[in-house]
Amino acid sequence: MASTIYDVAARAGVSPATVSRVLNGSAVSPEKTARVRAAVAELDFRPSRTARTLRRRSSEVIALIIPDVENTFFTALARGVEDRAVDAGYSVVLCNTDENPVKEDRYLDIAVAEQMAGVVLAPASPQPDLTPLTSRGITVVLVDRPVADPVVDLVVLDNEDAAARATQALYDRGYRRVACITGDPDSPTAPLRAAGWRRVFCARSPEADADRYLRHTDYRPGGGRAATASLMALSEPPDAVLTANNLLGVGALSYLVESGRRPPAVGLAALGELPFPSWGATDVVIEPWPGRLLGVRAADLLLERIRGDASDPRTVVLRSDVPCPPAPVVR
Amino acid sequence: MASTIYDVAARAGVSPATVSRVLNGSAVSPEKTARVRAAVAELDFRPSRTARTLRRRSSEVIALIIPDVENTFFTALARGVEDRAVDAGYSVVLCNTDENPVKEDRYLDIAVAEQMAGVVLAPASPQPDLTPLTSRGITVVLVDRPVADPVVDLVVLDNEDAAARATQALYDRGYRRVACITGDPDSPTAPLRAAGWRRVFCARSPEADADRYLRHTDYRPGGGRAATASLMALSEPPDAVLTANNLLGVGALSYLVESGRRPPAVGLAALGELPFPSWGATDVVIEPWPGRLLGVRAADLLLERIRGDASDPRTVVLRSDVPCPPAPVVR
DNA sequence: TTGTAAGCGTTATCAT
DNA sequence: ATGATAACGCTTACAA
Repeated sequence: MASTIYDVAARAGVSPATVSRVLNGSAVSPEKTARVRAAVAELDFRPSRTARTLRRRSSEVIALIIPDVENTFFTALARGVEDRAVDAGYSVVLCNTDENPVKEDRYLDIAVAEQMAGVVLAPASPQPDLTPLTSRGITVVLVDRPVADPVVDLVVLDNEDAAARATQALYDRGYRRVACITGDPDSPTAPLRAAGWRRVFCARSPEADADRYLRHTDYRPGGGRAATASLMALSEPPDAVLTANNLLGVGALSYLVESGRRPPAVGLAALGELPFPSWGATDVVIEPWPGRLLGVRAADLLLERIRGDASDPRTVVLRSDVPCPPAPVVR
Repeated sequence: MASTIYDVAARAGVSPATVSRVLNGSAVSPEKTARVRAAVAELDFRPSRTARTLRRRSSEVIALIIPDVENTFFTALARGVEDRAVDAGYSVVLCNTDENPVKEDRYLDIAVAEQMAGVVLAPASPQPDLTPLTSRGITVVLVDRPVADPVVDLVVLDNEDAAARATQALYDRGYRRVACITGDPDSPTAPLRAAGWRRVFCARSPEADADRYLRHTDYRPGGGRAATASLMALSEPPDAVLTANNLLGVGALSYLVESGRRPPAVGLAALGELPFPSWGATDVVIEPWPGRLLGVRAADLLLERIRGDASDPRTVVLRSDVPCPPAPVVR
């Protein structure tokens, strides 16, 4: 059933090379082109990408490896990558590591074994080993999470700036003391977000001790809830809270609502959209956290590299408030 | 940099065939096996899956094509498929169609071109054309959405039964008139769910006209909200509502809460977990909607077929209340 | 412009 | 148990 370019060639009365040329857009006479196309249609011929990959030593597939498919930030990122990659003729496969470095390694191995053209990696590991990929010519771009000494391109949001702006927004609404709940100190982003908050806090609440108004916890609702409770139990509690990601915001909101301090009674700002529905929250300051933008930029960078750009590794820091190119319409 | 089995063979002082045998677990003498393994390690050799796929005419990759990566039901399904497939030595790539038949077709094409071992498809199209796959020996299993005349295996949940049970649960809690909000009539599942509801409604509220208490809308929160409002505006409004999926439940809940009829004042049941957090809802009857189970069963079926089972296509209808095998621990 | 033929890196057949 | 060798289906020099 499965036909090859030899079958097509025979049917069209040309050589296999000519069939290949038609398929790949090289110069072939109109009449032979037509004969080949007809034969392709009659046989319902689909070229084997496997053979092409073997011969070309690189496939047209890009792996996007993310830690959590259920997080809307990463699915938005996936959309961004996919839109750009598909436009450029690549397909994207999505791999979910579940924040597990073992699974991450497995997917990196697969990328090598399948000779993929490139990998966009939102690392679960603090220092992923990329040499098996780079030494084999597989382009890698890191996204979302800064790593210490990236040997490849890196695209991140400006964590510090975003946190500072969200904090500022709360002060601008008239709150006097804005606390901060951020991620674990060993997470790559938590200290950056805390630093942005601290800068504004020290300027606007110079009388207070910043460390008393800062909490570290895991980036999940439970942590946000507990940290909010602990902040509200202070002798001089804050009158507003910045949560350094969306899930922390959910936890903080749940505590505030249940303890009768629903915003704006106590101010709340979050980095990233809260999952729908969040107790019908309207008075929460949302700092956009544009996953799609990140994906688009990462894909663009990856494609440039694949096309041969060999300049030094770049680190791109995106501000979270710039607009993102729209999604293309499919066909 | 990239080495081949010839390099390994030379280094180990054996033939390429022997290297291949070691890699694939055929019988090779212990000493040669050791030499080959050593050479593999020294060269950091990774066999080319591309070449293997070309030679074997089938890869070890399974495509999972779903309409919405942002829906937790489908991500749960993905987990189920992945767990089983990875156990069996396959990798899974996730493809998101966005409910768009054009994108669906594109991914089906890719599955052919990459000679994938199999496809698990949750169809966006009412009648996906599978012949390009089946005619080339690519196994396909459909999941979640029944299609009219499946020529391949199909795994679905028992929509009617689940709706009936959830409705029953509301009556058992003492409600007297349970309305139903389901999906668009042309969706493959909405009429089934409505039928389950109707069976119980007619038995328990024989005095009422079922059609007055049934609403069709799209499976999204906005639709659920509007439909709930319309039901509550009836001269004899229902005292409870069954929503035929989780997002309709969110919409219904938002309307009830805001109009001061938060459950249990008005009863509410939903098929599937409500997205977290849903206004701290506790008094909502949740009928489980086990995506992971569906994925596990679909993958098992697919793997059986790939291993050569050629019996007639089967349709498996799963009850939504049976337990699901647990997720494996990674390594 | 077109055809011939040599790979790409495996696996599998057939000897030995 | 091991080795030589012919595919697998395509791309691409190189020739014509």
